Amino acid sequence: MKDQVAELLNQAVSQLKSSGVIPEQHPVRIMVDNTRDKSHGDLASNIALTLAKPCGQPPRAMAEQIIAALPENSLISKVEIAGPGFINVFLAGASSAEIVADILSQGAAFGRNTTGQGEKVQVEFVSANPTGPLHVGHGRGAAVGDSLCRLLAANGWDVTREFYYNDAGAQIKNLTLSVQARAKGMGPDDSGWPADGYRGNYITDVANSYMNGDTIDADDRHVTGVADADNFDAIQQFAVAYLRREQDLDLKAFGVRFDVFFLESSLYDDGKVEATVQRLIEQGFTYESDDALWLKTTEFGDDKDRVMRKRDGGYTYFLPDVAYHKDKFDRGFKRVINEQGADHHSTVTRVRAGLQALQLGIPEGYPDYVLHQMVMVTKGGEEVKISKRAGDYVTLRDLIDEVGSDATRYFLVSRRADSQLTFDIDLARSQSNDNPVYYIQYAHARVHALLRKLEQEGHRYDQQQGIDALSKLELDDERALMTQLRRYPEAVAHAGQSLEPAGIATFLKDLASQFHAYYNNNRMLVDDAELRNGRVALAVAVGQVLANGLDLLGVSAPESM
RNA sequence: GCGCCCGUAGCUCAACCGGAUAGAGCACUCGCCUUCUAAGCGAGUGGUUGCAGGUUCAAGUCCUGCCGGGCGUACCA
Repeated sequence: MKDQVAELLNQAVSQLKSSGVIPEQHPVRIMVDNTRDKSHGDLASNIALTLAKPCGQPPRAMAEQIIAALPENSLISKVEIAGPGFINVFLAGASSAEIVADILSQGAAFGRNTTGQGEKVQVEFVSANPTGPLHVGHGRGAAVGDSLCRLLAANGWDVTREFYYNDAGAQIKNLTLSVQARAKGMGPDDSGWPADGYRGNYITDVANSYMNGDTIDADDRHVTGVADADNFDAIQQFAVAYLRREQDLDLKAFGVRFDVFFLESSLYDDGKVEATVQRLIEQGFTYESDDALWLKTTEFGDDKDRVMRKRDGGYTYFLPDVAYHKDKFDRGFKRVINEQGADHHSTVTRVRAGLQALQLGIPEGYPDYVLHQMVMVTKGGEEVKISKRAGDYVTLRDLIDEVGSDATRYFLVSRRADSQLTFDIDLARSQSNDNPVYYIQYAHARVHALLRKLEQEGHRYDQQQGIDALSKLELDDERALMTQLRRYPEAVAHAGQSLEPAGIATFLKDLASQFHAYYNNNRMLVDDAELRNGRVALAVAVGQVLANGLDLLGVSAPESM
């Protein structure tokens, strides 16, 4: 709709160019916005304001000429000049109602677009190391990352979901030592306990399972415990598999899946880490100092150079990170988005600098990042501490068990990633209209309740008659709903482009709110069959859009509650 | 100290990448209510968009400097 109006304006501008009102060479960017105030019509353009100066005319005079040059079109019922020179467009009732027919015919496909043109994009998210259960921060990463994937797919991208983890580094060694200590019956306070060992109770569970000879089936590995407390390698294999399986179960409970699990260790096994070091040395961006090998990241915007190879000969984490992202590029991903906690934001400059130093033609801004800020959890008005110390550790599983997957998802994704988030457990649990998840799901369920009620009352829903009657729906509530429905594809496009799934949550809350208001103020199941079918058709369209939007958030759309 | 993110109603958040009189929900105040499933519905009060400058027809939005909060600032990831 916006595009069509923009095209009409474009034609008017062309005509004014050929008649000399607008300088032929002047570049014109047509912008059509939704209006905030309905007295300003449905759509508005600032075109006259931007053209006033280059054309040497007052904005309102400019607007008059544009309107005069505007081709006739049945979409539009009225055009006005307002304020300093805005051109306000009022859509004809019929064209506004058209959206409902579109929704009903397109169903689940409504709102999707082909912007991505089927190009590959890889989204890396969660990427938790298998050293413990997923916590709320990972949950935010999972909710945002998964929704991002759904959103990109809805915008026509071919999405690959990837989970990267380290199964062999210093932290894994630490994990293995901790499990081994537990397997030998030690506790964190015993003298033989490893220096920075993991103290959580879950370590004991891992050790017991290992000593029981359990078989572990994680998504990407399968291991049986050999029950030998002295076999370090076996314990490591088992512990990693055990914790990976726990994470898989958490992610399944959350409805999040991955296409690829990528091991940091594979980068060493395949020689990719070594090849990356060699390449960096060859390109002349390294130097030795203090028995370590440094990369001149300062040449690419970092505020200090970084160590790649430590004095002890091992590599710092960021080198495999560079090798990993080179590998992504080599796999054909021209676009890569990393969803991570903001506590890792210092890696952004480093990884990008390393990729530039390779001099392989990888674009400067590669990869993209979506960084989410910290999550604070509250219950009973009090902050629940997220600490790794055993006892008061808020795991993702705890949250899902307590408030359900839908509410957890919604709350974690409904705020922009770059602002801090307060997760109110009491609110997420509550089954009232204060709870936005409940409120939106209930709007969807209400549509289906309506259809059931309709049958109970002995009516039959005649969709075609409903569609034909749509132009007769002229109540303010009805027009407002149609306007909101028309904006859904824009919301999908905008959220996809800005990588902000939170926009969908906001949209849905507004739509649900308008639908509830409409439902409360007006009777749907009236005797007049034409009007009844028209209203039900509108309601069904609302239900469809609610379902489509909820799906983008990974939240279910129940038909009854 | 330096870098990144954030600062909008008492609270939780919007505001379609520069547009018109900054919008919702909760809370508060006042009405209505026994209704297709919901103790619900409607209306109202509430703002110098952290502060100070700048850019322009137009700034919550862009630039500069402060103030406040968060996260980083490892030869940890």
